[in-house]
Amino acid sequence: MSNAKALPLLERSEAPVAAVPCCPPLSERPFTAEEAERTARMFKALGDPVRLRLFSAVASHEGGEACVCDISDVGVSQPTVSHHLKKLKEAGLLTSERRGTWVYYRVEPSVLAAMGQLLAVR
Amino acid sequence: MSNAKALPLLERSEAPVAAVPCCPPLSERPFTAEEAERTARMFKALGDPVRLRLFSAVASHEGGEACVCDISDVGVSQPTVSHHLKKLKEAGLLTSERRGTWVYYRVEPSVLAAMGQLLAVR
DNA sequence: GGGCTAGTTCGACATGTGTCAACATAGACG
DNA sequence: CGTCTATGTTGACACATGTCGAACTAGCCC
Repeated sequence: MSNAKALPLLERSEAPVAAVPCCPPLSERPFTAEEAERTARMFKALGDPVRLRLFSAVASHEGGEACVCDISDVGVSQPTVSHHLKKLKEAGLLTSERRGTWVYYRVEPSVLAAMGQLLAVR
Repeated sequence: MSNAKALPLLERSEAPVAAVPCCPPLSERPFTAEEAERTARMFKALGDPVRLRLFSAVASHEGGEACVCDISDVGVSQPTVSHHLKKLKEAGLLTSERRGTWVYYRVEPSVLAAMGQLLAVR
């Protein structure tokens, strides 16, 4: 049956919610409730200016990855930066990896491509 | 009454917030605060499941437009549907036109294309 | 070990957002 | 005119979210 309805405690931890091939283009047919729920999470993650700047900073950084210290100059406190990076990670848009003292974030290219597909004009 | 009061005065009177020349791809360079502010509005508009369903319903409807009565079966009350359609309109994603008793909404294709550009992979 | 730097988590707070019922408005139609 | 149908607006309320400072954890180096 549908397992998507009641995810146990995943939202609280750091598991990416939406991993892969999500949905058809928005203009192909009306979204179902479940599709909308899943897709909205990704759009919502990019629906905050600070998160958008962080995401753009990571995406445009050389090598497609950036240390937090490289991108944390977005006008909010450091805990807030951390909070937003976590949100982006939970939405499946970023992944993170610790290397020594620093933590590096990189974009999940498949998800980016999937979102591009969503907006394809029919 | 004047629509969207909170809009900056960049564009003409009832023009949508984000006209065509919005922003470069997210991965081209880090977004400025202003770019992020403007772009986040569009993503935010699609960051709600109900709005996403409404938008998808309009976008996939024949002729690229739909009357409210055609799309209001999304599990929320009628005032809520109206509220979300207003939000989508304020974000520049939809336009509306009254024809007789009914109000028709249609997608703003240029904005959709602009969002697609944003997500283009470098 | 002890201090130092990089990042995350916690607790609290103010603001924003989605929702509905009730009311209001706009056109069609008799 | 009055009424019916289709939408929009208002007011209220619960809940989600963005933000910060303080406390915490992880790794490096003397």
